[in-house]
Amino acid sequence: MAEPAGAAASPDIDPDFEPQSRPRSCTWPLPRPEAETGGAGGAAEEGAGGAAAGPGRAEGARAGGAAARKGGSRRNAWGSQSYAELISQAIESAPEKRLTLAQIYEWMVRSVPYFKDKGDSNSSAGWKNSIRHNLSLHSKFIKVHNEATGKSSWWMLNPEGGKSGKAPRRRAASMDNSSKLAKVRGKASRKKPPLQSAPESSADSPGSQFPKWPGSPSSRSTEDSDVWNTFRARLSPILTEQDDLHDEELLPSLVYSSASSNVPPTVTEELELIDGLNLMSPSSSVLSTQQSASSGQIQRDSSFSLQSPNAAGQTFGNSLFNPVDISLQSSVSHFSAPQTLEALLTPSSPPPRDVMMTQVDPVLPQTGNRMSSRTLLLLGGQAAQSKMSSGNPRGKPAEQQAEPVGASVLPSTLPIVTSPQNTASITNLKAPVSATAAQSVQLGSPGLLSSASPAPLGLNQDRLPTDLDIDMYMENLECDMDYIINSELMDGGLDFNFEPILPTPSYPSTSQASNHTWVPS
DNA sequence: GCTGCTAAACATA
DNA sequence: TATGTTTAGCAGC
Repeated sequence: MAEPAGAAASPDIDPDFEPQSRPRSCTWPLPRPEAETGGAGGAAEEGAGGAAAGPGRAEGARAGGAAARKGGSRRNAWGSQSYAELISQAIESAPEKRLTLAQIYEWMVRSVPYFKDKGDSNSSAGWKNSIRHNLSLHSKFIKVHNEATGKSSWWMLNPEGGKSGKAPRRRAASMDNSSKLAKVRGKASRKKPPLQSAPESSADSPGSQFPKWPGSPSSRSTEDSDVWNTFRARLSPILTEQDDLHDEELLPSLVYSSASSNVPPTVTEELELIDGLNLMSPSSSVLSTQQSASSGQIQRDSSFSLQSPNAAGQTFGNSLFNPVDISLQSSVSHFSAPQTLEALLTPSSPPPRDVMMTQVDPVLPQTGNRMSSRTLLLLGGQAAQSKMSSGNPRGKPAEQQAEPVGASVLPSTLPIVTSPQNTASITNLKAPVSATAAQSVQLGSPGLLSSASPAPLGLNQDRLPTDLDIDMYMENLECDMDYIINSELMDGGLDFNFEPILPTPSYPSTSQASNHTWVPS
């Protein structure tokens, strides 16, 4: 299971450790059981006697662990470290500070004498279960989608340290409130009610439509709606406050998720729209860059793969906006490509939100970790669309949903594009917009841009210098924003008719609008 | 009561 | 089957 990637990591773990020659202190910076050094090497033996999947149950393990502990500071058969600590060490020992579950297993077997002879399937069930349990339980561990192997996720240490590294969510009793946020980090409960036939989930049928993101609307069960509401309630008005997203592991989790290209387009789209971190929809980019709206073929924007989990993991804060920058790239291409208008007119083409996103995005690199009120405004609209998206009859295949989303979310905006004068209007908008967007790309993440597929950028790249003056860029931005708002809204061009959700059309001028749109379906 | 370990049920790919 | 998540019971502190 340890694919190449895994193998890559292991060498680093392995070389350092020599179970035989190095009883137990091995490489890890453990608070080693100095007390009972004697037990050090003996951990294996005595451990073998009792713990883990040992005699029966916890009692057995207890017995083993307790017995071991009596010798000194050892709490477990393998030493004084908890599973969580061992896992942490395993991860830290990896060159990239991340390991797959299998690699963690491997590390345990290699590095912890006690587990050395417990690698086989029979005797490993118990402790492996505990490993998994701990990984899921502790917020100090974050799961990063592993697109490289396409299988097991990477497990990393929470850059925020998982705080004290203590378990954030405890038993059911303490799960009520405190765990809600913890759940939000992407581990929202997926548990189904015992006999819930889940009509919704059947409607959801492809219910697994958003399998990778437990917190996604479609994946949450009704009983999670409160959590979800809370989440959304927080996000909607707080989209501008990235800081808030930092609590728990929400941020890194989302970042990782965004960075993942394995997430189905619609998932990514919804996820990113919701979390407000990445306003870009891969599907949109696909359509725009490849002009394959009809084919529906999903071609991952190559730029997405640029943000490896690792990269993201090392720049949690800043990389947050990389996806946005990347998305801009697509948006830019969307506008710069001659045929893109055609794409816009195509029912299956990405909704005009790209326009908005393009307007929004440039702010991001400029504002650093904070979005302007304008961004908020636009995000509100974005959120609305997101909501609409999630409000669509679930259970529709992603391919299908992607299309209606665009068509139904902003039913009145598309016509704008189609009408001659509005087309002209849009056309007028396109130039500055694409320029600013492109600039933002440049400003936001030149590295990404340069390494991203240049093809889609084509026109803009030819037109734009590689490094633009930020002031100029901002001026354009301000100008465009006003222009857009004034011209489009004042002459009634934009009719944000959120009919499906909002009985009364409302202009998404503030977070209020976005709040409305977060109404759970 | 908190923490940690273990087992197990359940879900998903 | 592997991976993840969650719940529950138990024991030590």
